[in-house]
Amino acid sequence: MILSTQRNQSGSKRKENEALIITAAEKIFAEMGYAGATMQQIADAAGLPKANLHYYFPTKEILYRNVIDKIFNLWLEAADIFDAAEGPKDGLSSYIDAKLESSRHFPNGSKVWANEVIQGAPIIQDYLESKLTAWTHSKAEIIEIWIAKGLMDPINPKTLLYFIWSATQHYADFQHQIRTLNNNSDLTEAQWSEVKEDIKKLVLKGLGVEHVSECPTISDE
Amino acid sequence: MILSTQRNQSGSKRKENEALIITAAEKIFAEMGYAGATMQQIADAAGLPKANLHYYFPTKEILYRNVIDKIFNLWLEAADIFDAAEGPKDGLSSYIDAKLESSRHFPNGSKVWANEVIQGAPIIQDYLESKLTAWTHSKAEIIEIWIAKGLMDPINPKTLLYFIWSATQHYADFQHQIRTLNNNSDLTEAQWSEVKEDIKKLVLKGLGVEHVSECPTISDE
DNA sequence: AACAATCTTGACCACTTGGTCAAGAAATTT
DNA sequence: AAATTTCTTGACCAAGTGGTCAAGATTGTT
Repeated sequence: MILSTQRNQSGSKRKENEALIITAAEKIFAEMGYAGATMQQIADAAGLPKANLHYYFPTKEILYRNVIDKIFNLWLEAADIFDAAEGPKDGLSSYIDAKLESSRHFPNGSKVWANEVIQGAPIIQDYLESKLTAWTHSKAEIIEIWIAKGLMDPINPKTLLYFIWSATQHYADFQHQIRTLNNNSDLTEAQWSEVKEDIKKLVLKGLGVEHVSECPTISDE
Repeated sequence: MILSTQRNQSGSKRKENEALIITAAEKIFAEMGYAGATMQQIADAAGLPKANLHYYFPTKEILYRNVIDKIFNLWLEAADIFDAAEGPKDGLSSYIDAKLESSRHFPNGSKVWANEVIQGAPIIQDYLESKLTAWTHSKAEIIEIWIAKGLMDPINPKTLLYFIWSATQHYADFQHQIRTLNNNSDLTEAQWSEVKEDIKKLVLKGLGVEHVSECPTISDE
């Protein structure tokens, strides 16, 4: 009792409500886009009066940037797997798994991001130019090394990254279309497993990673 | 002179202006989303006063549906290649080429579609349920046949279609992100070629279509 | 208990938006 | 050339938007 009260002092209620609002905002922004979303809708989704939102987040844009911030950090985390991996088979598999899980369980973040980028990233351009660029280069280097070691076929690393991003994020961003083409039902557990396997199989085999045949390691390049 | 005047009689001016407006609208809807786009912006892009837009398209939603209509018909056309193909190697290659060309030269349509689907297709749900469903099933059948004939590895046909859609449309929808990650430059002719080759190679090899030699060619790029 | 800081909220406002309208300009038809 | 249809456009409006504000409620501190 006392402890929880203690803990509630200065800042705790703020964080609680901020998290509540951000979650609500993420959903509404995903469904309506930035311009289409209204502060009133977000307030309703959060169960708070609109004026209260403006107490915690002075403007719509500031709220939006907070949503993006959360999303982007999750994106970055999903890729730690990548660095820890020994080789492409391990690394790409895990990364595809992680991204698909994220698309399945947290599609809203991906949708907000997609909406924003499609519209030319008017608000998050700085993210693209700083964090995302750095992130991409670091992953590209890893892929280059794998290629150089002959662990996979040569391919432009960025093309490969885009390939994985698009294939996995598609299941979040186009969730509605996929659902419609699946007799208006969400994918079942079994279907998700099948998708995961199919995509991994296709990518790995496509990159010559499954040391299927006998091909000697090509160490050059 | 006379001929052109003659030709301009009844209906021609209407079609001219409708096309002009639709093109402008496609661009603005792609950049701003449905809610974010204003009739005034579209009017400016078309070089017409706003009231004139409402003369040809009574409401914003009707204009939007006309834009979608145009986009969707292009989508359908791109897939005729598919039906004419003899096998997966030919069919998938051509389809990937066509989709990438479309992403390169007409990204706006893809963006409008993506924006709409991400937001749950509030306006074009009927398209998804009728035309797109039928289209998808017919293509899936073709793929099933190819698999049954042993021309390619087994895979869920829809998963493959989503795969191709996502990989190719990504270059339209995420054009801005790709540009940013490419030193703020659009992809060059050479880069586009590389992307095309990489994607086709990955997909075909991933599906076991290229009965390649047994070792990936080292010399090509 | 008194005080201070934080939080809550209905009412309000300036501004933008989709859409209307009526008066007139062009173009077609008779 | 008169009549009729089609097109053009500035001015306007009702509705909805992000954001403000001041009065009060709650909570924490001395």
